[in-house]
Amino acid sequence: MVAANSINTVVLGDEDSTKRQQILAGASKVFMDLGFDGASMGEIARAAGVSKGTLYVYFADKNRLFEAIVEQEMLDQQKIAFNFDPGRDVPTTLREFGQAYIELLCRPGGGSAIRTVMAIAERMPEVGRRYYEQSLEKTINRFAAYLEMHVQASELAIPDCQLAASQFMQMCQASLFLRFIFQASPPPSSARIAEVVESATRMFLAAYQVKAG
Amino acid sequence: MVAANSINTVVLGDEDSTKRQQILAGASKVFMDLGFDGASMGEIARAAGVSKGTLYVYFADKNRLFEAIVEQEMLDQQKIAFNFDPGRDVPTTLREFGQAYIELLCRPGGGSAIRTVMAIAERMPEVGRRYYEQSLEKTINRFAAYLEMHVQASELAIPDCQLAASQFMQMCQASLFLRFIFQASPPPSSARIAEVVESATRMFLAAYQVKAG
Amino acid sequence: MVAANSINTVVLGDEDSTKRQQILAGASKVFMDLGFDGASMGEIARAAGVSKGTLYVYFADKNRLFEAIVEQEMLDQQKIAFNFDPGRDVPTTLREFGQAYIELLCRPGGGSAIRTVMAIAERMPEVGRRYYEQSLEKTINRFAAYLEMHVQASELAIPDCQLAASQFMQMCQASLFLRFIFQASPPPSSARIAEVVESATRMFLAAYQVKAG
Amino acid sequence: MVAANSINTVVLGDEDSTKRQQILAGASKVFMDLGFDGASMGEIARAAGVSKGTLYVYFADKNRLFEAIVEQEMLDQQKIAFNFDPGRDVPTTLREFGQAYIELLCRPGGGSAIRTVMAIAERMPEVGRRYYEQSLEKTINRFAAYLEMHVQASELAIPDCQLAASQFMQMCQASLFLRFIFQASPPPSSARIAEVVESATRMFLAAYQVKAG
DNA sequence: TATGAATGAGACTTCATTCAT
DNA sequence: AATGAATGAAGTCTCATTCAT
Repeated sequence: MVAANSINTVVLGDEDSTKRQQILAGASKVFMDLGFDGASMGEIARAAGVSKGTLYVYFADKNRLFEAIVEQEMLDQQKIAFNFDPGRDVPTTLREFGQAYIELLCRPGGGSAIRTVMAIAERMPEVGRRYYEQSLEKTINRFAAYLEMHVQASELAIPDCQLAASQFMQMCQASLFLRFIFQASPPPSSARIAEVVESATRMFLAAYQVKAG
Repeated sequence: MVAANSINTVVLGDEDSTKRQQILAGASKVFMDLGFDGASMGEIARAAGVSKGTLYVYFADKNRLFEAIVEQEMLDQQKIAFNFDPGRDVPTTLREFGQAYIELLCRPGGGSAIRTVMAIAERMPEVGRRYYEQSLEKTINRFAAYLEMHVQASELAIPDCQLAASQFMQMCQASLFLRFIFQASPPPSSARIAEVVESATRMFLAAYQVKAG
Repeated sequence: MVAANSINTVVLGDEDSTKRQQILAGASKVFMDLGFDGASMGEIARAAGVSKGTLYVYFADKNRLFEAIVEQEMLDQQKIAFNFDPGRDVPTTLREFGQAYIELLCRPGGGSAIRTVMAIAERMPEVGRRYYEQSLEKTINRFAAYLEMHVQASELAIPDCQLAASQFMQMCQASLFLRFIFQASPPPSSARIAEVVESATRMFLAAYQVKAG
Repeated sequence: MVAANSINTVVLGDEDSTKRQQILAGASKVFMDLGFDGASMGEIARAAGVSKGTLYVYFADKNRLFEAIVEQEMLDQQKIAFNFDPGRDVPTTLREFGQAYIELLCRPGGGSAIRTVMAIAERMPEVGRRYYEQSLEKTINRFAAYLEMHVQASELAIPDCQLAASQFMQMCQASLFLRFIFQASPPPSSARIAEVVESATRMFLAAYQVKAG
């Protein structure tokens, strides 16, 4: 628990120093598990394997540390590239995106960031807003852009692609995500997710697909 | 300055004494506004107009008080009777239910219970589970029952009414509820809600309505 | 250490409750001995024989507690009535007042309030100002009023009684108070004080007394 | 970003190295502005333009650094040579010394050393004692020596020159220094100082000047 | 010598809970 | 039943000091 540092070949002044990363990792776990208020700086220090004082070397206070966690969470989520290759056919894209999206959301810990940020959004509106815009909305936008292309190609007839994107994503969650996040069910199986996504896909196509011929 | 209460010869001992109701009312406001951790027993006592000590006469500790609040919140929400009169035609029912449901969710303070319970669900799984089952799921079930009747009447063709109910409710939230609860937008206007609900209604009917003829 | 309270026949809501007095007494000692920053709330609690939490029941924070101490110190000092009976002859009044004043200032702990308040005056200017005006200046004013009467009676010729009062009080300190407060000497003996006061008195009379005849 | 110092081949080891002076300068400002407890080693390091670690290369701990500051302050004050040229006539010398002395004491920051040392004198009696003896007392002694000469010359009749010197210096402060240091007034104007010094001078001469003829 | 990352003790403060009345 | 005074554990944050480089 101490040895880890001996390799520490000092890259000081580094924006993403080892210690900083270490702290972010530990803090992320604790914040996501216990929420902003439930997480104590002592607990975070222990989880990160550093002293309490060290936390304050890297982050001005608990709020700032939390904001950094959320920021990092957003970056991590933006790295998750769903396959919106314009060349793929729409049904396949919907099915695969839907599946991947819900698997992500309902994996253990998958809803933690959403839950944690949502919980604090009333007291820290900026954090809530940024998180929504950078995380959830970005995905909606990418998906909407994909749909737009297929509207241009006359394969889909969608009056409002943003809304349609959001509708699909919401439908995919039906009966799964809320149950999961409220701890009313264990994470759903991939098979169950596939069923729900399949249903959503059909509804989406029934509503928006241009009839052939 | 002390005597005021000595006359207080109200009949006590009944389950839902005045004091108990008073406490629940005050605590509800404070818990919903500040979250479980953000709410202090002192603040609650002040909001309820009783002394801190009195809180402990009626509730063993903060957790129990919170559980009672959530329980009451569930009862309150169950009293909200959406109009699922089996005789009404489906499109109208969908539109009116969708509108009422989202208005409720997105009114100021409307997401507070959901937010607050969701936030604590990881630490208090039982509370989360019960809240989901008694609140959200009950609405889904009532709505599903309505749909089921119209399936029986061969107006709708729905393989899984629970799922369909959930799908509709999720779609109605599209682009509205998450933006609202993450403080990314002010509460949506009734007109905007109507548009989104209308779109959801059409998708629902396109997918599940038995074609006439 | 606990028994003291059993007699405590509850005088609640009392501005000057026993506990409050107890705290002020303990805090006064600690603040005066160690200064504002040197005094810790823990130490104060111990000195007062109450828990740390109790301090915050009576005083919002450390600053407010300190201000209350200073306020009380001012009240205590205002109770010290030097004998400015207008009927007494001037030389006697000067000698007795000078002696009493310096004895007070140079008794063990006599300079503590002055030292402590002076030390914090840059960071808490209001406290410094009030202390000066309510403590030191009040004495100057009373003394000046006495002098003014004897000016009216043509016994003294003083162009500025305020200044004259201050001059006398300053002179009485000569070689005594600064040495004492800087810990350069033990408290001066009454005999030594008498000498210095005698000298100050003569200078004062030499300058301001109306020559007989 | 690290290399900058490696060229630094300045000759080290001399008692008053550049760095040491640099530290003393920075520390002096911070200690005088914030007091012993209010000053933090970090702030001092920043003010001195060195790292926190370096402070400990030159000074064993915060106390020792503070003592060094006070020591230096004393040296600086001893350099302030008031004009006690034995040849100058007494009234002029009194007026000019008095004016210069009070201007010094009441200039912005002028009371800082006195205030800071006085504040800590109870906890660090040695520091207080040394400061008094080396700073204030030295000035008294020089002034007393001047007076002594004029006693020898039969221009003044003073039984105790030390006391007389102190009396004059105290009188010059009358109504000015305490008001200033307790933040009860802004620094007095030169004109006001001149008035008070003039009054002190007259009293001094009235008491101690040998009557001509 | 000089650095600055790291520490841990301790400061102020809050708050859930208890208890005598 | 109701109070509110009192508590002490625990939380956030600061800071003098150390140490590897």
